[in-house]
Formats: sequence, structure tokens, C-alpha cells
Amino acid sequence: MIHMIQKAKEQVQTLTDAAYQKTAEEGLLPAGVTAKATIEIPKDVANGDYTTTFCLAAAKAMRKNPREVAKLLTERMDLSDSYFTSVAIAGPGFLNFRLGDKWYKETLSVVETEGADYGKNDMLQGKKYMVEFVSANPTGPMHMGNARGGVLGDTLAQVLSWSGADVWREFYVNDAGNQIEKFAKSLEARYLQIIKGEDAVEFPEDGYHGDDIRELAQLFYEENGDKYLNCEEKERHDTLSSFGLNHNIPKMKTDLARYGIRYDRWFFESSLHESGFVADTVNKLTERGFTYEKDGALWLRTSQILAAQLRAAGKTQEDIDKLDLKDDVLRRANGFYTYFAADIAYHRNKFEVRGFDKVINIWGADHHGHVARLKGAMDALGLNGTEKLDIVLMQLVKLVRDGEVVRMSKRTGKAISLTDLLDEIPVDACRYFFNAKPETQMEFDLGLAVREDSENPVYYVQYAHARICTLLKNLAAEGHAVPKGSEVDLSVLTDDLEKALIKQIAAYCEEVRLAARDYDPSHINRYLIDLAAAFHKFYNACRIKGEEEKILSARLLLADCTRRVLENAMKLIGCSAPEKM
RNA sequence: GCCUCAGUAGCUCAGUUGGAUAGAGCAACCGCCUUCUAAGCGGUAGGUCGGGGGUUCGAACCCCUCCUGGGGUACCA
Repeated sequence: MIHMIQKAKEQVQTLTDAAYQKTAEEGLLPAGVTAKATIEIPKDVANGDYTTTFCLAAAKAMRKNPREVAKLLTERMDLSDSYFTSVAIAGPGFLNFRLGDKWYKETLSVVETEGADYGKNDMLQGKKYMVEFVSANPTGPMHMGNARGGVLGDTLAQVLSWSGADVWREFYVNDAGNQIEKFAKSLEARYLQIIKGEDAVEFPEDGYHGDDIRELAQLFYEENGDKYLNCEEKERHDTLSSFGLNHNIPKMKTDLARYGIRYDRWFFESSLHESGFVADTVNKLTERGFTYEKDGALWLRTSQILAAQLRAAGKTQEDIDKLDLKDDVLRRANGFYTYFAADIAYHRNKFEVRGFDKVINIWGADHHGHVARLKGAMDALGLNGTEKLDIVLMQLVKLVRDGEVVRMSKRTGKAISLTDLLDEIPVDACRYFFNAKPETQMEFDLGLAVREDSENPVYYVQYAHARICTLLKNLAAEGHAVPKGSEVDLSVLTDDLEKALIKQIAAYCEEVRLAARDYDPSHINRYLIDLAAAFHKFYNACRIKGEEEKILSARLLLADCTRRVLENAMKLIGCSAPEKM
């Protein structure tokens, strides 16, 4: 778990600090100045490999010209035994450092020793994370948003785990409450229509009108005939809804599995009701004085909880009034608990019963109004939802083909389901495309995703991997196996493109860390394109086969390290890295 | 109305949390295969970073304000 960019940055920091200390001791600069300096990698390599803004940031406090400070520091900077071969003053007072062989060599040797683990970091070491994602309503087929959420959640979980967290993946199954009632009534109507005729039974106005309900009712009828025609309504409802769920839930599991998505647990909402945990949680809120009764229903004082938080965050009463905060119903007048009550109980379970340090939920942007309320409810229970609960809101997916918005499946004429999508688009393309920045609205171009050419970024990356594999195979056939790093003299790698490729390889650890920090695994997508591009450029300019032994070995090792990183990163986002294309 | 996300090249997006001349991919145009996979590489062209103010050595990024688009604002889940 060695992070070469971090190591280089730390060294820039130490070198700069030491030089400043020395200068201050000589009395040439005021001592004890702390500056908010940043260490970065300049966009243009002409400005060095690493740069620090220390002189710019500290100049004011030192009452000196930044370039003057820079001059004093560079004169006293000792680069021996460091990764750097030179330091230069540039522009208004940047200190630009140039990397030497030592760093490049160490970078490749880390890839070699860490192998399949290369890219891991320890930012979240020892933390227990849960990612809850998809959690689609089990009353019907999954849609595009679920596909995006599935890919995003799975990759995010992966990225967090590569950053050291102990990650748990969960699907929350809403198998209780109002929509299950609706589900049962809809199935019932279709079932009775099969027996008595379409016109003899009225379909509920707010029922589920989809064809999947008809199909389920038909299946049920084929298995049970008119056995449930004359029984108690409740028995019929219960039987029908559990029949429907027993059919739909396994279907969701297999659909998600086709995308390579698996869960540690499918958590059933009904279990929270049956164990009395929902009732207990609502009672707890009541004990703490956060509820009241009105019109026969039990309400949570959401507006009061949120207003208190906003005041603490420094908002004025006027700002708060503008928000027009509303309270929420926990238990309806008919005695049933709301979805919100169950959700509060569920999240209490995540924190209190199972002890997660951090819970991340991936929701569609349409649930945005729910975020503050759920966090507030957690805070009301003393569970610190503000800190420990993070909601990633992902924007909607717009399907596009040839520039036209697609709403229906070509084949079935119905709304496009996940199954349809996978029948049309390969898994690799789906994983890659849906792994986009969560909070931006995305267009999924069906035409592009199936293209097997350079327009499709998935193939661009996969091609780089396959190219290397073939190369390694051909060279092995000629007796050139990939050498050990210790057997190779990497100082022969002097071309700018070779150096650029090694720097790109080193950047992987940082991208994984940023993806975990931002909850945005699309960092890896962009990284893969950059790495593939760096390789293709190198490949085009530097020959391997037929070069003299020393150069051949060094370049062969570099190619193999690139292959390893491409493979690791592709696996991370759930795409395959083919050995030939 | 209020909340929220977004607005950067013709299109899809980056921009390392305030750094140097704003970058990629695709599309357009011009080149590069008797030599390791041309599913590749090089080059040209393309910009008022939505508009306007402000903060400072320095702003696409921070603050104010306005404009445009998506989503939300249930005793639904």
C-alpha cells in the first residue's frame, strides 16, 4: 500500500520545510511562519514534475518578495538521496521539482510487489461502511435508474473497500406497507378478471396497470385455478402478494447478478414491522418528545428538529421561515405506520444494532426531499445522522439512440426494463457507461454503447490491454519473459513518453482515493482512458521487439506494469480486461 | 414561491478544492501501416468557462446578483 504520489509530495514538503528552517536559523527570513501552501503536479511538464506554492503563500507574512524567498530556499535545499534531481524558481515564485530515476524505479517496483492489490490505500482503514443501493420497489420490474444505481453502488462499494473500509452491500426490500396493499389489490383484480371476465371486475384506479401484473395473475391462476375465488379477502391478498414477491425478488436478484452485482444482504422491511422494531422506534421518538397527535395520526416534529439544526448552523429565523418546513406522519389515522417510520427504524437498525460507522444510501434525485428529514430523525434518536449518514443523489438517466430520446423497447413496445437493456448492450459497456458522476444527469447512448470501435471508450481501454497481452505473448515466444524489476536497469527509460506512462501508473492510487473521497467512482473511468492513451502513445513511439537487450527488458517491464494496472482498474469497475480482441 | 443539481469547444464531459498559455474523447480537416494488434498515433481548426459585479499577487473554481434547464416540494413509497 505504497502511494508514490503521496510520497513525492511529502518529500517536497519536507525539503521545503527543512530549507526554510535553515534560512530562518541564519536569520535571513523571519522564523515561525506557517503558510497554507499546496503541492501539486503542474499541468505542463515544462514547469517540473511537482511544484509548491509555499513561497507565494508565505511571502506576505515574511514581508518579502516571493521570488526572493524562493531564491533563499533553493540555495539551501539539499536534494541528495531525494526523489528529485533539481529544483527551480519559476513564474511569480513557484518552486518546481524535477523527478529522477529513483522515483520512477520505485514506482514500477511497487506495482510489481503489490500485484493484484496495487492501487489500494488506507484512507478508510478500520471503518465499517454500508452502501445501500437500488432498493427498488419489488412490485414491478426495475428501470433505468435502478441500473445506474446498481452499477454506481457496486463500484462505489468497491472503491471504498480499496480505500481500506470494511464494506457491506445491502438491498432494502419494501415488502410491507401501502404499496404492497396496492400490489395485492391489483393482482386480485387481474386474477378475478381471469375467472369472471375482464368486464365483470373493476380495476382499482390507483392500482399498478402494467402488463407484469397481468402476467403474474395468469401464472397464479395456472397454479391455483379458482381456489382463492371465494376465500376471505385478507387471505387472498396475502397469498397473492407473497406469490408476487416470491416471483419478483428472485428476478431482481438474477437481473442484478447479470451486471455482476451481488449483495451481502437483502433486508426485508416486513421484518422490522414483525419484530416490533418500527413501533419501538416510534415510541422512542415519542419518549424523547419529538411527536404529537393530530387528526388521529401520529406526527414527527420534523420542522422543529430541522429548524433547530439550521439555527445551530447559523441561519436566521427569516431564512428558516422561508423554507416552510413541514412535519411528517409516522402512524396514519388508520393505524398503519408510514414508509417514513419504517425507514427511520431501518436506519436506527443500521447504526444502533449493527454499528456501522458510515452509511451511504444511493437514491434517485426524486427522493431529495427525504434527505434532511431522515438525517434529522436520526439526530432526534441521538444517532448522529448528520455525520454518519450520507446520501448520494443520482440524477435521472435519459436513454438516447441516434440523437432521439428512447422511452420504449423496440422489441416489446413497452418501457425498457433492465432485462431488455442487457439483451441489447454488453455488460462491460453498461458497467462503464452507468459508472458516471452521480449528480449529473446522464445520457445513455444505446447506439454508442454497442459500437465496437474507437468511438466507444470501453473498447479503447480494452484494446490497450489486449495489445499488451499479445505483445507479451509474442515476446515470450521469442524467449523474452517479463523480467524482475531487480534485474532491470530502468535508467534507460529516458523518453518523455516513458516517464509520462510511469507517472500515469503512479496516479492510480490517488484516483482510487479521490473516487472514495468524492463518492464518485467515475474517476476510475477517466483514469483508464488516460492510462490507455499514455500507453498507446508510448507504444507508438518506442519499440520493444528488436531493441537491444537492456532497453527491451526495461520497456517490457513497463508494458507489463501497465497491463497490471489496466487489469486492476477494469476489474474495480466491473469490466473485463480481455487478452485479445 | 422555496429547496436542490447543473450551465466550460459543434456533441459528451475533465479541470487535482484559488495557480502558470482552460484540457481530453467524439465529430471536421490533413498526415502515419513490407517492422510488437491502425479497435492505434501525430497534426490543424474549434472558447466572452451562462451574464454582470466583488474578494487578491492570481478566479472556470470563493462571495453577491441576475438568466436558462433538470428534479423535488403527499396521512405515496
